[in-house]
Amino acid sequence: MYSDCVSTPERLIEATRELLWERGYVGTSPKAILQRAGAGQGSMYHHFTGKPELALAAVRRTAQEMRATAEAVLGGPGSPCERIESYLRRERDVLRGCPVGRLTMDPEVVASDALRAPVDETLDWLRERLAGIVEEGQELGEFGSALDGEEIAATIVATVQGGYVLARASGSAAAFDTGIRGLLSLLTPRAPGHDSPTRPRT
Amino acid sequence: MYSDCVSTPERLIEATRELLWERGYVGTSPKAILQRAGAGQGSMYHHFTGKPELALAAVRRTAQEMRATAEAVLGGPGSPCERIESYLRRERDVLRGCPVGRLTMDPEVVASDALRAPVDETLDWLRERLAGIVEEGQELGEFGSALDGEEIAATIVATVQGGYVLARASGSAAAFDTGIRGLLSLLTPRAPGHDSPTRPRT
DNA sequence: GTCTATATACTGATAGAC
DNA sequence: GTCTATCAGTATATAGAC
Repeated sequence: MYSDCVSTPERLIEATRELLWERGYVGTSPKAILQRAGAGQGSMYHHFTGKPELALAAVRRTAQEMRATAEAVLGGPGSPCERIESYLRRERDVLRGCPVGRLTMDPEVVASDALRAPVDETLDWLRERLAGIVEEGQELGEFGSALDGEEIAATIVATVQGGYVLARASGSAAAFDTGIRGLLSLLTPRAPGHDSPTRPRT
Repeated sequence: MYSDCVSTPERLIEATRELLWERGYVGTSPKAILQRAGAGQGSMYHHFTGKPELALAAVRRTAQEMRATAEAVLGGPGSPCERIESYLRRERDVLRGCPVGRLTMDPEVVASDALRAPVDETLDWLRERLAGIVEEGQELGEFGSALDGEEIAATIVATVQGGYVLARASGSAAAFDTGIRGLLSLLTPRAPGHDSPTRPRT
């Protein structure tokens, strides 16, 4: 818990962030939040108008955090290709899923423009950031010039998000890693033994 | 609803399938199921021991249906590459998400071996099926021999599953299609203008 | 087989004491 | 600011009439 670390609103937001990650919006009750935060009903309804507002604060912070984590790698040193590989290989709590992406499977989040907005904006930002890096890499000859930056960026983000699904289904992080290795093998074909087809399929 | 089509157990299962797809397990109450099925409490608890058993019947059927739908394309006519492309481009209710994959974000499903099993088995079957087709395509020279069938299969399934996430986040099916196009461009590089790098990155 | 009652616990929130 | 009390409604069943 956070019972003796920070202010009550802060503890409420952190407890909500954890529960939204573990159980989603529909699966998270105010009672569970209060217990985890070590607060009473009165505190929560004093600082927030209710569950929706508290969840919004939590989602915004989680989205911001994910963005910062990604930027730390994507804006770091290395060639475009290396930065994308670092992003894909970065350490993740795979079996917990993506705290932002998982919200898209929650009916109440998707139904609320306010709650969905931070999710949408974060994934959109990530795609654009990756698209720019792919295009940068194309100018350096790291990626085929026939590729479309935005498409590849969407594929990268989708593979990561779907990797969480495979991992959670199987109960093992291995499936996530397998999907990522496959994507990397497509993005960075190995030379000199590489023999990708030079003609379209028959 | 199904009030006058089939047997009561059947209506209960179909109503549960819809609700699990829309709202997940934690977001689906027996009351909602009964209303959608047009049945009373007594009927449900006469035919099923409770929500978990009913959900299990629903999940099993949904998993089986997804498998049959995939097999219809993957076992159909065409070259390996064409069949994979058909699978990726097949019509989908993108904004509704994947009725099987979305269950992996549900804490109660993941916590229950019985409920998770059909999900795991279906996604696992799909990966193995795709891996075999990729390897078949490699023998025909459609895919680079340096690729790993299981890895590419995991990437394909992950991209589809993650595509749903992107689509639901943005509220538009376009993001799904963009990710799929990116994957296809990586899987089937265009000739003769294809100029993927012949050496690893610097 | 299906229905209506009944039961216990939880959900999400409000009221008012301290 | 935080607490406890209270509340109408829901979640997930069980009991027993028909």
